[in-house]
Amino acid sequence: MIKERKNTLRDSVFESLKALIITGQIPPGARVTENDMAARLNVSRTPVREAFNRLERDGLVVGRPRQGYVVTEFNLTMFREAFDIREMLDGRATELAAANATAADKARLRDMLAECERLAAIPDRSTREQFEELQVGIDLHRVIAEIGGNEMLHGMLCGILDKCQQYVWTELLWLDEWQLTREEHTGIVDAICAGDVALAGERARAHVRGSRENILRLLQAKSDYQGFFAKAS
Amino acid sequence: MIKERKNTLRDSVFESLKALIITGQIPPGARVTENDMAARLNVSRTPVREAFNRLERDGLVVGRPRQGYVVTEFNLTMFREAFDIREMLDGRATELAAANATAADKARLRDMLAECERLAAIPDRSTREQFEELQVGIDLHRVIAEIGGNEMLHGMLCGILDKCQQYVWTELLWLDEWQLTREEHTGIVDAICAGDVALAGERARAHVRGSRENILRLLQAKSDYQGFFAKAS
DNA sequence: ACACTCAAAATTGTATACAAATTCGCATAC
DNA sequence: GTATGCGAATTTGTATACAATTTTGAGTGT
Repeated sequence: MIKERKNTLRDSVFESLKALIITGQIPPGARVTENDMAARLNVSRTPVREAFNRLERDGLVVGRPRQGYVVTEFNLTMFREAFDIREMLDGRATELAAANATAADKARLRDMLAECERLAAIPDRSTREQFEELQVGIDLHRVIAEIGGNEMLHGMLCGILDKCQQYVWTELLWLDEWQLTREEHTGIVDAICAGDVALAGERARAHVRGSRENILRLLQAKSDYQGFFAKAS
Repeated sequence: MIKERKNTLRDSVFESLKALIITGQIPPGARVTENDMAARLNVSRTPVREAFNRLERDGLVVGRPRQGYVVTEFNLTMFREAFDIREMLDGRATELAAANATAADKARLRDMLAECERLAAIPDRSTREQFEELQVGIDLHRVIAEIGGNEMLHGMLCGILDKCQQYVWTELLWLDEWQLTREEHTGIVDAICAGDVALAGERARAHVRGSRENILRLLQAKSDYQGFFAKAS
């Protein structure tokens, strides 16, 4: 049995499955069964079942009684809903961060920005390095929410960011927009470090709005939404 | 084995436990064990475990590995966090409802208001009837979010409302504020029926702010917060 | 009277056995 | 060739047995 670093197998399985889904290694629409996962992770069905329950609660998989589970597929409606909420949550979390950030917090955010810049400056970088920059960019929002101090808000935002991360890792979109994303992230962190609550919040909201429009615009470019979204059956 | 009306025992147990907790029949701080619940509901531990998992995910119970579960206790921090989020979510949901409500939706809201008025007009009403009015008043917000059409937002708001409902059912506070609550609810529904998006949203946010101040003020009236909140150990 | 030790009890974590339901494929009839 | 029906295989739902850990409490020594 796998003993990664968590206390219980349930948590290990949950984290493993979540990572597999968010990174697109198990794509949206893919069917996942308890037995397969149990065999793959070398554990019994029990912890796998409990992990599936939590994943379903987080909206990463959908399951119908006695019919198995399927990795949640993307659709336009879900994106509009998620980004509408994320604009509020991310904006508020960033306001709180601007109000509460300590010197150490600010240094941490600066470090993450520097890491993004470093990864961006690598010539002819690999896909792995591109993924790393995406990861750090999304983690930046998680850390900002953590700094904000509202744990409930932090948890909710992380749930939505999981879905966003699943999307960018699966589709690897807006490759030409990374420069803009870095600039917006820098602007948000600048406002937080300056303690400008209103500016930080508004920049965060504008950033989320921009991401939403960017994604929706790219989706529009696809001629057939159904064909684009349906990854499997 | 109990076969209420759900397909699976897990769902039945989850709903039963959730109801017991939200209505204060199992008070905050109370210890809950899998065996007790399994015996109480006449099922095995397996569906009870899965229900506990979901309850923990929803923040209604907290559990530590191999130490059992405890019904989540109230504290000031949690209230500030929850109401800060609820103000955003409820405000947005109400805006969406004002934009999307059909004639049938509006009639449904009116009916709920009328039910509140009917229950309020009963002279020397029983505790049961008071609870009913509280229930309908909180359900009003759930229905408004449902009408808004953003399912994700609806689900998130329901989670927070569960905690609010647990609180009022457990403590039965602000008995003298019910008249004000009814007036605010009426104002919100009026704005929704008029299709005034901005007004509906602002009234909803003001209503949540008022509820928060009301609760915090009552908490201040208690001399010892710790003694007030700690219901059991 | 107090502190310490150790064993027993209680409780959750995991594995496995069995039941119920759904799905899929093959055979058969038309 | 197509449709239909039935049965095997697959998959989840539930129950139970066992393992691991924590808690509890009695007993003992000082």
